[in-house]
Amino acid sequence: MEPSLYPQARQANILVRSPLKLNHIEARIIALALGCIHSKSLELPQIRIPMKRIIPKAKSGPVYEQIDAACKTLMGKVVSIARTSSRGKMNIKNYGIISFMEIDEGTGYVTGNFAPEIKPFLLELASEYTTVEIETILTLKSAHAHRLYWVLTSWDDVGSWEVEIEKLREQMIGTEDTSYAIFYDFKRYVLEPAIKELQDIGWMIGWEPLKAGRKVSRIRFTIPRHVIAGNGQEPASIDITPQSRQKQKPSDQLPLGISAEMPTLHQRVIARLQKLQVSDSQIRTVLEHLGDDEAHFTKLLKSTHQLLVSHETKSKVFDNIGGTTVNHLKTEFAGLFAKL
DNA sequence: AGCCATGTACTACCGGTGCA
DNA sequence: TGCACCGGTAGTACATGGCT
Repeated sequence: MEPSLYPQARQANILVRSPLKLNHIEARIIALALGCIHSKSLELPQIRIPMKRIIPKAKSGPVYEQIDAACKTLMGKVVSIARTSSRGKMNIKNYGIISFMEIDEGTGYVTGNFAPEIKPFLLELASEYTTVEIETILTLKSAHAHRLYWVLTSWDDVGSWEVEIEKLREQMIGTEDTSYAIFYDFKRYVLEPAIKELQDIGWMIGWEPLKAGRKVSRIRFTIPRHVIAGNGQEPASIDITPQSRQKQKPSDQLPLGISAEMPTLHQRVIARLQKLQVSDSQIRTVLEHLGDDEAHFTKLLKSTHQLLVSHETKSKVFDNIGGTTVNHLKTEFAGLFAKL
């Protein structure tokens, strides 16, 4: 059977929070590889990723060589997971992530296997795990933003996170890398650009430096909760799949076809409208009107972004945010005026 | 098509300044 | 005095365009 790419990727929090340095391409490969795993799967599946999903726009550069180099590096990547026993003794286990990778320029696919030892951190995750939307993470342009996205998502159920500078630096750029030893450089070249990227996609992360004397020793993040549709958490799932997709086989995760970015965009639109307190019947009407037009989904997400930010940060008080949203949609999508 | 020169963007570091 | 902050700069990678 043809392996699928699912819209969400999961891994255990302990793995997410382990120090790991990845470049941008490696981070994309890992996210897409995790997307090959179904949430209910009992065995690690084969990794099978279209090369065009790793580097979507064929730049003039050598795509094949870039992916090849990233695959080779990934096979050598080790995550160190440190645990302290009840007797206070430290135990460090080093795990490889990927055991095999193959790039076939003919089929245009990268295939491979996860290292078997990593299985407990990727499968049968009952608790203490992090789920991200692959489409969202693939929009991030820098490797630092990828890492921060994973790490902060692992804390978003708590709402805030305080971390020592050195620990954060290790989580974002690894333990062996000695660069960005100066806090201000770490801040201006790593932290601030990464946070800005997350804010640009609508996740309004806040952060403040905490000083010990004059030195910034820790950082406190305030982390608005993600809404990931279909993972059993809010928002409640409602069946408002456009008719053209209703024949799709139901499952916990909708398989993402190679070209099918729609299900996730579709889910994001539902989540967005639910956040803005639009009623289910109105959401159905909107979705029926939008049909399968990806440009319309994107337009809706972009045009309601500021509304959501104002609402969530309470920078503007809305008597009826749902009504405001509906009125906004009527002006953005002329055809909705008579329907809503 | 392949090579080369040039421009641009990014990374990483250094040294000076001002503040507590 | 030690720190954050800031501007400058060297090194590197990549993109672009002209030439053969």
